[in-house]
Amino acid sequence: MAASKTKPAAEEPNRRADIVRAAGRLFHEKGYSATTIRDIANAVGMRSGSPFYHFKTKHDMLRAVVLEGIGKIDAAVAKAAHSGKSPRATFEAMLRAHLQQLLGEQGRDFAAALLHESRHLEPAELAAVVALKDRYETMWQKALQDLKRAGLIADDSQVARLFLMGALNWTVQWYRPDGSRTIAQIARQLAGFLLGKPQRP
Amino acid sequence: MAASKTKPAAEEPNRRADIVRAAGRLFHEKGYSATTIRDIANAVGMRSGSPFYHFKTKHDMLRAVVLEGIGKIDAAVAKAAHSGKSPRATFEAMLRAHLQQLLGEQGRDFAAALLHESRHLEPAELAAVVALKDRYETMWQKALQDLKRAGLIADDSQVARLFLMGALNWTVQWYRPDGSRTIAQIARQLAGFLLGKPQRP
DNA sequence: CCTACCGATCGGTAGG
DNA sequence: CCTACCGATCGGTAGG
Repeated sequence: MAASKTKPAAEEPNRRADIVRAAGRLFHEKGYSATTIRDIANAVGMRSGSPFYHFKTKHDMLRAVVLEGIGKIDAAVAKAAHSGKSPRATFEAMLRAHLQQLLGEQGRDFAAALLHESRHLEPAELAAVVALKDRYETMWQKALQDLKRAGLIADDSQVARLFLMGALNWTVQWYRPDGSRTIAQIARQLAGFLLGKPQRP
Repeated sequence: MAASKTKPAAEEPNRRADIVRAAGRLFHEKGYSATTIRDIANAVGMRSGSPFYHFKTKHDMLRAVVLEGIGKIDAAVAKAAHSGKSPRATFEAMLRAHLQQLLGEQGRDFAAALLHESRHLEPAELAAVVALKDRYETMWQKALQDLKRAGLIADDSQVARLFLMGALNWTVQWYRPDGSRTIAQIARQLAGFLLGKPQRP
């Protein structure tokens, strides 16, 4: 990961990470194809040729952004999945974790790029991302199984999981940070929408 | 294909419509920014400058594609909404109509471009599209109201509608025409997922 | 990480 | 709708 040559004391600005962050934001806002190297360089205060000191190609930047996106989501949801709560509480915690990455300031650009720009990766890169995505979605499939076993849901099929992923990922299209609903509220409402109101709060 | 100049009797090929169709397919496959005028010209058997005889700019092509997309979906779902069946049957017919436009050969490119490329429109064009989209989604809000009145669903809020739109529109990401599920089956399964199994088939 | 640059390609146009 | 073309911009590189 780190490409430092001389190891500076403590406050070394990590320029590579800066580029990934700026690229993520721009890929999210304008799309991969409409974002230029000059846009990215500009955003981090470099000249147009300099990002290539950190990345060989524009595609490599996209790959870094997308991998960062799926890594963050996977870690956050995996943690929620193993919190040892009831099936319903675990599920709601997973919803919250996913939405937090998708909509929160920390991860939204990476997540949005993952969802909408992955297709611009080259086939081999895309295959690697798809493999990670499949592993991620397996976590959700298991969560649905647990809910069904607990009698909280009737359908735990793969298509049901895809409906769920749709409801979740579509929030990117309409959520506004300054809107009237918090991320936690949205997670709770989705849980209620899918499972009905909890019997005992 | 045919490049006739003189006006043929009845079978005049509508070149403008050809361009819109080709543009829709390419915008869907590669995205707006990654699609070139030369791609589009090529797809309809023209030279690179000729599409500009039919459209002033590339943006105008995108606008035509997106308007075609929302026009088709709106018409199809409006027809299903007024079929005079029971709330549940009407709702399922609306799901089917929406998915048919989204996933079927006739409309998928237009619909996908509408969902994913609209943001490349200029502000004024985008505002017009958003207005049409709002009108469209109002139909769904009413459908949810009817379902709630009929006791088939607990939550008919705006967020519930957005969850529904997410589940629907996300199908674009995973549906395969040669897969094991038909469009009608997906519509039925989504109805069951949201409303539970019907009491009397 | 900058300067200076290159070949390729892009959206669009003039004139027929 | 084609031919011929243009200015702008793009991803990327050489050499420091």
